[in-house]
Amino acid sequence: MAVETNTESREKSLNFLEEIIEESIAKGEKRIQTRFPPEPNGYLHIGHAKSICINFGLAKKYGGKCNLRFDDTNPVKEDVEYVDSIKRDIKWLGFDWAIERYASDYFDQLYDWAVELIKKGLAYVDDQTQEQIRENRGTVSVPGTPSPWRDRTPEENLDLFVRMKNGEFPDGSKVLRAKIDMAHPNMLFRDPIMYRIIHAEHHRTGNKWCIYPMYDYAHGQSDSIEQITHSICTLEFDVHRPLYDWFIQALDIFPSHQYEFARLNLTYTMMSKRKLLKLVQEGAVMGWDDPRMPTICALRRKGYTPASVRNFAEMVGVAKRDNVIDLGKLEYCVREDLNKVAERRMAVLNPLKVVITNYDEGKTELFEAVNNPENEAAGTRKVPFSREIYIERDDFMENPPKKFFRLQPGGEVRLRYSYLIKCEEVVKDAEGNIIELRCTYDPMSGDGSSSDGRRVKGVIHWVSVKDAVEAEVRLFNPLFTKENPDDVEEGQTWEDNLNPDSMVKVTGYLEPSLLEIPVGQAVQFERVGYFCPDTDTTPEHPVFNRTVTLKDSWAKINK
RNA sequence: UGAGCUGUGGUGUAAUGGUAACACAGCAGAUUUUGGUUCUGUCGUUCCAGGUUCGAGUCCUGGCAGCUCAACCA
Repeated sequence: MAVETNTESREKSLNFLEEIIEESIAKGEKRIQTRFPPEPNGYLHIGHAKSICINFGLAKKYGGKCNLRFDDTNPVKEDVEYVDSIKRDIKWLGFDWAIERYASDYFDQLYDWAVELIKKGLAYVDDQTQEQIRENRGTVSVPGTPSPWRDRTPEENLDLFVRMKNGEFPDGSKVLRAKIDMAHPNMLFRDPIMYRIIHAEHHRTGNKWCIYPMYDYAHGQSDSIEQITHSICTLEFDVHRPLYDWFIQALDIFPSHQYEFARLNLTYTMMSKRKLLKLVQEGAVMGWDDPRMPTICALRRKGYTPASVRNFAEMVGVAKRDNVIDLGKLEYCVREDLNKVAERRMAVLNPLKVVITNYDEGKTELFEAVNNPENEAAGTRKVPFSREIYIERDDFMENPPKKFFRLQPGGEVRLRYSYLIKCEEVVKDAEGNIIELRCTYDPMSGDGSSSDGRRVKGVIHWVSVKDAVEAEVRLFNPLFTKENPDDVEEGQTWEDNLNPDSMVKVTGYLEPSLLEIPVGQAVQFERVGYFCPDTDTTPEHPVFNRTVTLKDSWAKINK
């Protein structure tokens, strides 16, 4: 008799975008085409990483393609600095685009289409001031009032629009508007602006144009030109979708369709480009790639791996509900990856000197240490041991609480990869501060055993004083003190929630082999956390960043 | 309060009319030369009120709550 088993792996459930794509494939769609459309006006952050993973991931999963398109319709905000960084970040994440395009590549086509809409009587040139346009738009509960210029003839509109393009009018004096419905319940339909006059140099088209299309007039058509089948964006654009469809229908061009998902939010940080830019400009951080920033380049500099970020994007899922992801989940993802791939080293960040009184002065031994217990292929290395070593101050307590396994007066611990030592004497300065420990070692214990078979619970890391390499170590903490940085008291701003201890610099004493680690590659400082050499590092002045701490269940018990 | 979107543990995401599941976090324990890793156990949830149905997180009706939209930003 056949016994039904549940062991076969259950098919992973689809997210709503995958369902939409599978439905369209079922209806006969032969080709899946997505696109990632950043505006080059800032650096990409972890929220963009989610979008990148979705757009490129969906294309890959369904055998389609994903374009990279820069939404560069506003020359005063955009710069090549940003396009370069965006391309670098996407590649670092492990994705490659089918083709690279710019909305500005389509300026001619967009202009021709605008002329077409004018001729159809669907667009007009408005001479109202910005203030008048705003006032006449009405509000969510009050209909707008039509512009006095709304009924110009197509001939007159065409003449004016051509002259706008030719630079006859100053910035702000005229706009081209779609003629839809000034009383429409969707505010976006109250004669949306298609073109505005901006006499500014564009990073790609130079001074060819002085009129630039608005997002709503450019985005859908750009998708259409590239024959995007699934135009995926974040939720706040959902009210734009009817307008997106309106232009495509009015122009009778390839019908791309827009779908929206909820953007990513993370506790203790923020994704607002405007606010991040402010932090950079005001020097609150070292730059866009300051490891405290939520940007992709910052995560890279901090020691995050592309796989960990991709896995994070996968783990948070895709849906339409507003969400705030616990920062701990991102940290879980790096730890999970780094645990497998990062080599282990020893480093002491808050040193306490230990003199091993029964060990020969001037003698050095090399102990073999495993590079990565999770990966035997990573091999081993030699770590120098001598009479004077540094241990972590936290690994000694004169009056320890219960369950403290580390060093204490008269107590014994294992030095990782090395001997058992016993604390014989605590040396203090005039103020009573502990400045040194005097210990003895068990000469029979170097191979992991002990002279009489006794077992010792505590294992601590250490570094030989005379062999230690000094380095600046930067300990990063959340950028903000509140889960939601925008949660402010009366009279305060989000900047008052900046964490004054978001970066703590200390001097670390490192095992010498740490000097060989390349910039950006994370290693585990055993029992402490994951760290990588910073871009500021030099042979004379090594600098390490803390990527993330190790989980620390003792810290919890001890609290 | 006009329109649109969304409501499932502490946080995310599933369940597509049929036992509310998975991950993170938390708690307890086992293993461990990292108080790491790994393993085991455990906690706890369908916004509310009606209705349809043998059966509702899912369908219907009505509420309530949150978010988005009134830039010549994207």
